[in-house]
Amino acid sequence: MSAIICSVDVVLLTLEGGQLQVALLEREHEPFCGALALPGGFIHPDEDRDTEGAAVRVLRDKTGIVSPYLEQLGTFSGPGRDPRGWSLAVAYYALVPHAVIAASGRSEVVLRPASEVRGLPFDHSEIVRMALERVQSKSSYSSLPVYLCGESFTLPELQAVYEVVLGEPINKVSFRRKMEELGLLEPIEGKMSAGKAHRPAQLYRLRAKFRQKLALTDRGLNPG
Amino acid sequence: MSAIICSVDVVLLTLEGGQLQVALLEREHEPFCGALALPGGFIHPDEDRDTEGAAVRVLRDKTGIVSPYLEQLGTFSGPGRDPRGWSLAVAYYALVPHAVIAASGRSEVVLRPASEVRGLPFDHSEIVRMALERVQSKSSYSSLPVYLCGESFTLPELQAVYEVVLGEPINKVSFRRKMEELGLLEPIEGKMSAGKAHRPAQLYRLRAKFRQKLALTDRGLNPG
DNA sequence: CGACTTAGTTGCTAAGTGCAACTAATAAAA
DNA sequence: TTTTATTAGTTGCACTTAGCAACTAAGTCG
Repeated sequence: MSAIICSVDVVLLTLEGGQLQVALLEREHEPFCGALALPGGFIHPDEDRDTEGAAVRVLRDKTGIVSPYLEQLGTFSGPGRDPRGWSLAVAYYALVPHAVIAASGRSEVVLRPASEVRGLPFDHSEIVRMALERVQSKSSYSSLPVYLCGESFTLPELQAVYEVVLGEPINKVSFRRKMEELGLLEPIEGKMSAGKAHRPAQLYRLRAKFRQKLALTDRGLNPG
Repeated sequence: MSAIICSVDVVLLTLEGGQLQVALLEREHEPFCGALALPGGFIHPDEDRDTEGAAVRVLRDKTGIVSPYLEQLGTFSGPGRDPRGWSLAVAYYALVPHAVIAASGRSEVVLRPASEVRGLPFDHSEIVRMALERVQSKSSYSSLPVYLCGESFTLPELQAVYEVVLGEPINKVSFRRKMEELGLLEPIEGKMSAGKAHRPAQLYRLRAKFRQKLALTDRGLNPG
């Protein structure tokens, strides 16, 4: 019985240029040296408390980012996905505001429109596709897209984020009602102003109890 | 870097005695020899096309059952869950009618109320808990519970299954409306009669296009 | 100061969900 | 044979929720 190659891969998503983008890195080793791929790496049993720990470590080491939202996507396996042999990769996905990636100062990180990536090594293209599907699906009934915004944001901004993720326009009052009843947001006293030539909007932030918390379960942040 | 122990575990659920039951087996080897645990086993890279293939094999070999519904639940890992060392288990869950288990003829298979299992070896108790959560969550917007029924069933029977899984009563007309609009079921010409002292109910079955098919994706069987 | 633009609210309409009361069909009891 | 009990299935109505359009509010710019 030959050994199984165990690794983790992370689909780091962000919003830029009006679309969801996935963070890719040029591979520094064989196989597929030089190709763009998801940040990933072997599990280190000596170091990692579990696969999520491995994902956190890999993401931090390769991109300098610690994402407040990180959730297991699924496990991909088989003899064909890695030329080195039968392999198993536990995939995670993370959502961060674009500013976090910019602030990481890692110029190696390359962003590509997530819905258009093709031809990635291993089965990374499929992993990205599945992450997109998951994000879209969860966004339709949860507050997931909040993690794509920064610390504070206005409701119209947040609505625009939802519309990009879901790929369809949302009714303004329905959106406000839904956000109201979910009760995840709290208004901040300051207002939006910065150079906009019109009425400023109320700033909101995620309530403390929902902030800074890794997704502990599948349904982590979905109240109700 | 020590090797990682890679295995699969299957949460096989069925309905009996008015509640969801999980299939357990007495372990034949150390660790935890003699204890009741989920059917599970090592991944065989020579034999398995992927972890799902491993789960199908393990379930077939240990219980004699091939479940039409089998979906990946998640991956559990860490240094502490198996006394032999850092381990990783890809968990799957399956739903079958009770008759399938009875017909398998494997008397080793023990059923226990799924919501009450405690103290299983490894982290199997948590895996069961998570499977229950997933089944409950998916049942609220999909046709999952159909797999707990046999080939054919009446709507009142199916409704009772939903009520057990969801743990709450469902309005009769709402349920019928929902089933209607999902369009997964087709009526069979025969009727329910067998000894019941009242009006017989229409028999239904899952439409051919939804039958006999493994869950290929996370959203496998959820139209809409 | 008035035009323009975006934020946020109000009121109506349409659609969906749940309840209760009805009819339908069968077997057992009278 | 008629009545009764019991469950299957339908119909109509009330209530709740989602979406649309038109309104008011608050800022900048010319």
